[in-house]
Amino acid sequence: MTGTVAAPGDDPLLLDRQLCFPLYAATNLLNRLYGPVLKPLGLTYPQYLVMLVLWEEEPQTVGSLGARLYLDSGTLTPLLKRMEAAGLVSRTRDAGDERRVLIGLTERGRALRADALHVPGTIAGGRSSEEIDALRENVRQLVAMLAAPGDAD
Amino acid sequence: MTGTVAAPGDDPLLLDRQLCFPLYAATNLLNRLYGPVLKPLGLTYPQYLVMLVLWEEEPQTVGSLGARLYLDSGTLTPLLKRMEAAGLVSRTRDAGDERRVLIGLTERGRALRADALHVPGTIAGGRSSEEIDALRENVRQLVAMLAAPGDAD
DNA sequence: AACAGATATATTGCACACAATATAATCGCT
DNA sequence: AGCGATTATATTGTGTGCAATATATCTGTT
Repeated sequence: MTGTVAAPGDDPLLLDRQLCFPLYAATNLLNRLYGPVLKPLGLTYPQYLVMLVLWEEEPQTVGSLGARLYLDSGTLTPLLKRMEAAGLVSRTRDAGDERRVLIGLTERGRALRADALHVPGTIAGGRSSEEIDALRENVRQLVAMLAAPGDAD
Repeated sequence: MTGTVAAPGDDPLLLDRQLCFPLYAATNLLNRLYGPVLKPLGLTYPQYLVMLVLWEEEPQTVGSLGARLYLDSGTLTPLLKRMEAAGLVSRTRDAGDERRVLIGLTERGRALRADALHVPGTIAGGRSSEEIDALRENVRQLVAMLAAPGDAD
């Protein structure tokens, strides 16, 4: 008497009841938003994130970049090779531990920082910083939730 | 006296100051979380989203699926062809408007719903529903922000 | 009826993202 | 010193995502 499959209020499979769909949609929109802003810099969004990490500290291993960005070598290795080909980073084996690859910035990579300074402001547009701070904090909580081990054991 | 490039409190390029990085990281973690749960069903996460939409209403055009999921034909066409090859959906030209392609469910696609009922609970694990509701609402606000036209004009 | 513009989907090319696996170097234990 | 286990990165294969473009169909106007 309530419908084909379940009472609407109880149906766990409604798109609008999913926790993760808004997250998924927001990230796709995000990429579309950053794309045109980063294109003049010759960066994609994940490449921009790598640059942010390297502008903070350099050099770093592939593994430490991955730990910071939650990415593994399967994603980072080809990405870093493209950035090396673009002349933004250097990749050299660590002489002290030949398993490691040290990622450093080239002069061009360091200089690009000045061109990137406007990016956060451009993306934020005219939004209030309180609103942005609140949203950031909430999304960060979600990251902590999803990153927690023993999630769905 | 404050650092190489900017006073830490003012630097807009610190990774931890980015609004969008937690979102990006959360979505990657999300995919890793859903992957093993959906694999027994033969679905990827975006394919699961398509199924959620079709289980609500069917058939739908490629365009209406895309409007709901914020995806375009460049993403959906190959995805739907894979789902057709897997025997989950049907793709037929709309007789009334030959530009359109109607996506419907096969019997197997309809039957899969029963196997998917446990997915939301499995993903949620033991989390409180209040916490999840709050996070969902906040992420939805962010979607609205990012989807707003004239964002960074 | 014809035609310009709009609409709906498909195709191409590029760049992620991840699971699974492979390879090479280092470490720990004896 | 030798050797199995661990660690760090690379490779392979599949599946998205998106911009740009192409193709086919439809709509409104004349």
